[in-house]
Amino acid sequence: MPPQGRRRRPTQVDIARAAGVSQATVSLVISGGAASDQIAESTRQAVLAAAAELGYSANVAARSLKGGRNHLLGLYTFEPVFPTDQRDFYYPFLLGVEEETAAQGYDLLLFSSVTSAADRSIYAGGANRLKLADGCVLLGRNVRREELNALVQEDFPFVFIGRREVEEGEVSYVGADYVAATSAMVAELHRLGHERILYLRAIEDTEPTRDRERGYREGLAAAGLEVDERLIQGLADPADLSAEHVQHWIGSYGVTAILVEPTEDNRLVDALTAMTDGARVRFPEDCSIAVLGEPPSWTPELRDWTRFSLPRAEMGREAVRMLVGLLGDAQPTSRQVTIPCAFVPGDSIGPAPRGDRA
Amino acid sequence: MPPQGRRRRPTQVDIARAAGVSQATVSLVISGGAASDQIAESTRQAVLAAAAELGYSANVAARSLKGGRNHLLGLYTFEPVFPTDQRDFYYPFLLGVEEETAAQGYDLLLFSSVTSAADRSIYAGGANRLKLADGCVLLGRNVRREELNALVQEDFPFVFIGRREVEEGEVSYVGADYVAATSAMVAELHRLGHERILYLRAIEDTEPTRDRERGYREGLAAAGLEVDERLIQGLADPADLSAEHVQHWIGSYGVTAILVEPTEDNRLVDALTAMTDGARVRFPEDCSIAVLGEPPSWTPELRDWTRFSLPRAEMGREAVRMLVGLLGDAQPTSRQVTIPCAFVPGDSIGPAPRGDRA
DNA sequence: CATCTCCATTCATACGTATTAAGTAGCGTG
DNA sequence: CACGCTACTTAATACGTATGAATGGAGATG
Repeated sequence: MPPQGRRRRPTQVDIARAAGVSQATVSLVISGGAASDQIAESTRQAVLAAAAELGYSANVAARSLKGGRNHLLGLYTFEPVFPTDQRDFYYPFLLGVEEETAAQGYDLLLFSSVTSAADRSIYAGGANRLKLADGCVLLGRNVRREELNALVQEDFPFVFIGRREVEEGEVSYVGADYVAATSAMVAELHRLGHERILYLRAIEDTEPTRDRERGYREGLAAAGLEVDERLIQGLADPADLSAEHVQHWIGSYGVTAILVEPTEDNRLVDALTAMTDGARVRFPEDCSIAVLGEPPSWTPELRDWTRFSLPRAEMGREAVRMLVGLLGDAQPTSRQVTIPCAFVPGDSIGPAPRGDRA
Repeated sequence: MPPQGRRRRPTQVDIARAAGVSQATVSLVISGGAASDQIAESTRQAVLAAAAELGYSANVAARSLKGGRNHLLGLYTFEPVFPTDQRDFYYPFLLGVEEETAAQGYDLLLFSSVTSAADRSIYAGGANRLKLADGCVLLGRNVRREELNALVQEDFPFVFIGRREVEEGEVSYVGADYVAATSAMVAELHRLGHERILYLRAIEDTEPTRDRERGYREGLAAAGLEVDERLIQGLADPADLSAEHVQHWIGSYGVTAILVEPTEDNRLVDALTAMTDGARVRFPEDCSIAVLGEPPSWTPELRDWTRFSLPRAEMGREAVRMLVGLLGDAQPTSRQVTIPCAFVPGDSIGPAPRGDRA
């Protein structure tokens, strides 16, 4: 029973009836398929006229049901969305993804229901909702490994923004080149005379952190410096980056420069700002400091910390291009791309103090 | 012929086969329809297990073709997305929409393909893509009237953010109360002694502009002032709001205060900033000025112009709540809500200069 | 034991479109 | 006139799901 009040929209059958032809003919005229040029001009006109008359518009659902693809790309973020600063961090990725999705003629499906659900799982409800889309762009730091694994196994087409690894199989990703960027940062510090460089890393052992650590080690090696394992420290809470601790590191380890891995919220920036305001340690006079990445919203009134920045929008765009490529392939194979980061000189590093080894 | 390399997505038939039941049973278990509680627990478990095993997920197209719900809400913006400042204006709406969509357990479908297409039409390709979603939130200033009309006629469930009218039928919307806000602004100026208030309105005759004009007229009436039609002027280009023109208005019409309707890009802010920098006219000493709304990105370093601001995120959330409400109704009727704007005092209005009538 | 009720499941069908193979003219040719 | 050929058109089917009607079986009732 069709809903009473709600007028049914005209279908090809209606047009066919009005034009005195069959539904198949209507389909041929409207969608202009292969056999479309076989249609007599008079018939075509009649059909088009009837279509215009009745105000026909094709039913997408039926169309994509028939075709298998529905021209949807998904975007799923392994992160809670409500902290606004975190949102600000991911927003540029979203911009890039959306822009390129549009350019490719797809629509974008944001999996917010999953994101907000209590268990935050792709497989919530027994089904993999991601598959609503033809393919999917994934994002976020604290990935669920099992789910990622499962996705790879099912060979659902997806691209991760950020390098990700998985037990078996290969993940397609568009990653930032943290290794090179961190290594370059070490080189720059060494050029300024620093030899005791503290690296404050995240506690969790995720790919971005591993890449930075590798860059740190490679940078030291390239500079001909030994790695002092005591100078690699886990930073549980960004607030621990306090003037007291910095003074301690300088005093006890002879540290002259600090590399710190940023968080995706504003806590690191808050800690840095607090230190600057406190003025008990001066940067870069007492100690150089650089951020291994870029916090969410870098507004002009903040101090211009030395750092490197990710081309976040570009990564988003590239991820979509890659995904569309995967969808086009008959035999898709995983793809990996790393994009270089941009060094931002800033004003928080300077020459190493002389005689610090004394 | 199914694509060779790519494994075909499992359907309910596949699950049925695996679990040794019929497709209908699978449908009942998965989508939990009316007869869903009739299903034996053992069967349900078997089906769910098989679904998880095969990585099943429902086919959106098929589901919406059948008329079922697919728990998707759409968001369509009648605006080009690429100017970033314009994006910034619409972003808070998007935030609100997304947050509430998630809270309601829906996913959000961004119709970017349509937005970016050359002809920028909902009905591009002869199909109404919006119907992929259960319902849709619409947004944007330069609406295509015919399309809005068509949507209403087809009575597709949607909610507009911003008051919109249509020839026949009623549009559901969540609008800002421009009438009251503008009227209040006039009242405030009158309280400060202003009687010659220039209203610079947009050229196009859209609802937001009409509402502001109505607020302007009502505000004057409430203050016991006559409306001088010469004081209502169309502002074709925000750049026309220049020091020269302001001086002209002061000199020729005895204007002591200006109300200006903002654009959704940064052009008005640029014009205001240019005037401030030029310093040929001082605000509010020479002339009071207030903005009837709020430009996209209001960063702290900008001057604190007197204005009123829209609760954009809240409007987005309310639109989604309304839409979900519409979807729940058996016989949906249109709903309209207006949300008050917040007066931001700022520093660009002041007492009217004395003796200006002389 | 025949009949009835109730429950769990299945059958059959419809949704609107695209496509392929099959059909029907019309018409010239041998 | 039988034949094939071209030029159109249509019948039939599949896509994956939801759902009302139908089925079968178990148990209760008379």
